[in-house]
Amino acid sequence: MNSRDVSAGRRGDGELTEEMEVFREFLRDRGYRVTKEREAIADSILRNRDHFDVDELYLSLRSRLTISKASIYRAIPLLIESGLLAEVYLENGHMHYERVYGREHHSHLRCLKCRRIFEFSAPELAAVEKRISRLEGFKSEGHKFEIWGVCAACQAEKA
Amino acid sequence: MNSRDVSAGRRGDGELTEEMEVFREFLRDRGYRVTKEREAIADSILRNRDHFDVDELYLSLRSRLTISKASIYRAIPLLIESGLLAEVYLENGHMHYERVYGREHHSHLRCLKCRRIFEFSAPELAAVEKRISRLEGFKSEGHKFEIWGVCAACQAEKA
DNA sequence: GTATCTGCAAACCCTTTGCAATAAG
DNA sequence: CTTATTGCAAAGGGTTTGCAGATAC
Repeated sequence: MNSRDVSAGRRGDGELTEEMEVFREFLRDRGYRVTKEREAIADSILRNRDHFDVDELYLSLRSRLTISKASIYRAIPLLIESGLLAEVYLENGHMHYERVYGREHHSHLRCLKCRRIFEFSAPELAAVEKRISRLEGFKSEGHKFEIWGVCAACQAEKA
Repeated sequence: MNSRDVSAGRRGDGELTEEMEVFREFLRDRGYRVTKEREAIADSILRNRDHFDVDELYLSLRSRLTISKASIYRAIPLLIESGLLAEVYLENGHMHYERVYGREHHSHLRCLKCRRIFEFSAPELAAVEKRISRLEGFKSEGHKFEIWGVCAACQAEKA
């Protein structure tokens, strides 16, 4: 298998100055304030697993400091606009996010049995985005591609 | 522009016996009952605009008969399983659906300015689905592709 | 110093669910 | 007849919001 089960991805404790600076600059440019809450949220996103939901983020932050979910919900649009974060999919009635800054653009395979998400890259997709946009006179800003089905491991299991 | 603004699509008053029969058979096969509520919901979906949300469907049905939203919410999974309906996107905190039975598979362009959705077909996508699935040992059952940006009309408008 | 941001709790809103009455098979 | 389905109203659950106090700049 060439794709990656994203539930595994997690970063070490190295420096994240570059990414954090991107976020701080974004805030300053907009006239927003650089608060310790916003920095803690950004830091957590940059360090933690690639895919997560608000609750996971909240619990992870809560183990280190006092923060409210409201602040997380209010920070998410900023993180998305700054290019650090993206919505990836809705599951069980709530949104799941992924860190995007500094990562290669990729798409997702969703297993309907075990619910796991796998990532893959398909260069053709950028070409489709470009071709269709040109054809339609559309100024494109991004795309999303998802395949659903049954993963190799789940197929192997005896029913 | 080759794509279609789906807010326009609407069907006439012709016969829908084939599609309705597909749904009735689906219900019977599963041991579910063919009720007048389920038929009215399916009929409305088959006749109305291609894209809609639960409220639009509810109001459209309510103008002709007495029905509860609960019945609509309970019918939706059946309509999806039967192949008449698909979830297309989440907007303003609620799901939007589209009729799929008898329609060619297509993808969506979403204009971030006017919020309109346009449809297009890109045959390469089926090839990507197939290629990646083979590569990953995945048994695929479908895919979704979306491009977002600014449509031609909105670009033309002076800022 | 002043406007933004935070935490809290309440409000929101879409969706789901329990229940008694109704209707399909 | 028997059991699934319906309508209603209440509950659920993720997300948003009003407000008073705290804090960035």
